[in-house]
Amino acid sequence: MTSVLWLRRDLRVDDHPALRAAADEGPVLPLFVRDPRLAGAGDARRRRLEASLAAFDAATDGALVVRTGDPAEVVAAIAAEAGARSVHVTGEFTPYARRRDRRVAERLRDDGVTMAASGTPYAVRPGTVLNRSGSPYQVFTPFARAWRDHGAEPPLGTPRGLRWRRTVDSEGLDADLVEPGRSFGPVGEEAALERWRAFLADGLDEYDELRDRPDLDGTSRLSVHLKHGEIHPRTLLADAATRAAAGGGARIFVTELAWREFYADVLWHRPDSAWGDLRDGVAGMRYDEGAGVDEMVDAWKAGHTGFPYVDAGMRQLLGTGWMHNRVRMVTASFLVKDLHVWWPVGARHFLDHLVDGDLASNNHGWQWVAGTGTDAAPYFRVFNPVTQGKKLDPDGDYVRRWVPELAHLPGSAAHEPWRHPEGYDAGYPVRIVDHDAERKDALQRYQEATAGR
DNA sequence: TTTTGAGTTGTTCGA
DNA sequence: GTCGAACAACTCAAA
Repeated sequence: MTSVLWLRRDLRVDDHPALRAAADEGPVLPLFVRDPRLAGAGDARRRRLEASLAAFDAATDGALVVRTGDPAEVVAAIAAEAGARSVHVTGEFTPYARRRDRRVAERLRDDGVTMAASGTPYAVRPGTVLNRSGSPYQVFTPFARAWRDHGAEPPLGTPRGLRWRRTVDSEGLDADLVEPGRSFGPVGEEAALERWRAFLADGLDEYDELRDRPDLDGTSRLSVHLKHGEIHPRTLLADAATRAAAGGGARIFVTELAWREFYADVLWHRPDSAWGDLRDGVAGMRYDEGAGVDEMVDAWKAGHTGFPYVDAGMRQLLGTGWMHNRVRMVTASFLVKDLHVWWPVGARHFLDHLVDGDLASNNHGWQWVAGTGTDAAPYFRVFNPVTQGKKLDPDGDYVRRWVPELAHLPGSAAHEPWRHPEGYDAGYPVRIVDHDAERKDALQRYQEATAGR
């Protein structure tokens, strides 16, 4: 009997427990529901999703059914149209997804259809790594140790005798969104695997040395593939395990995967931490808001702060839907510590534009910067955008790539146009704040917020 | 139970 | 130019 595979963040065929479960019952009807509630504000983000859907559709010979609407109504309607008695999904763990899935399951139950969840987007299901007293870990390092010891299941492979069935109409894909400006790189399961193989051969061993350099191509660039489930971390861990045991780049890479799992775990235990402070240690912190600040936030978003490294990052985000991780930290620190803006404002902007934007990783990363998250940065740790730029983009290549107004400045001079007579000749904006002064202000505010605690 | 050591990612200042 | 200390206090994990 036909069953429905309701896809969300699992746009692949290989190593897919929910697809296996569906295929065990007979032909599979793959469905993606465009949920208006999740339509991000940014173009790149929506285009990347649409491209991923197109890739899945192509890989399954046009089997994918796409519909728009309230998932409860759409999934129920599709199940009825296809005469399916079961709907298979991969477990989801964000607060909205959990509510949504409960609601959809109830709606289906009313129709006599069962919804079955198999597998998760993680190597280890959120909520399963616990300390000896049965509580979740609050600190990364012990979590990562226990997570590593827990181990991941081996990859599953592609189901045998898989038959796709498209017996209902699809809205089809939005060609306007799929086509223009593929700035986000190759898309789909095959591309993800290709990228991973290339990184295994070429980048993994140097990952510990090169991953912090935004001017180089030292990261895996797998985040967006992981975001859409075009590849599963099980595969990455299985392939990297032997080399990770020996340390070096492979081990650091596995640690980065552990961060992804850790933040998903934290969000599972504390769904309120998606948009609210995980810790109340700086509750009462004085943040700025209103007209004057809005203008500066707009400058931050547009990449017109006058700080080359910050502006390069923000323009890379708008231009490609991606920003190097180290630059995410510095741009985030700038919004929170230099502009004194509440972290969710920045987290929202990132999620709207990042093609790899993941609620748990993004928002807990922001909380780390803001000092409200797990393993929060000490309050006195304020990134200096110029120092960071000169350290991690020593030749200024990254800045010149994204800030054409600074293209005429050689080497690391691009990081400090104010020190060069011709620095502003091409119309680069002057600095919107005095970093030293704002740093002191941020420390002052922190002390106020924590005084007497 | 108590104690102890440790905690992703930094910057500045003064010797 | 280099280097170490200071920048706080707190929570968590584990012995």
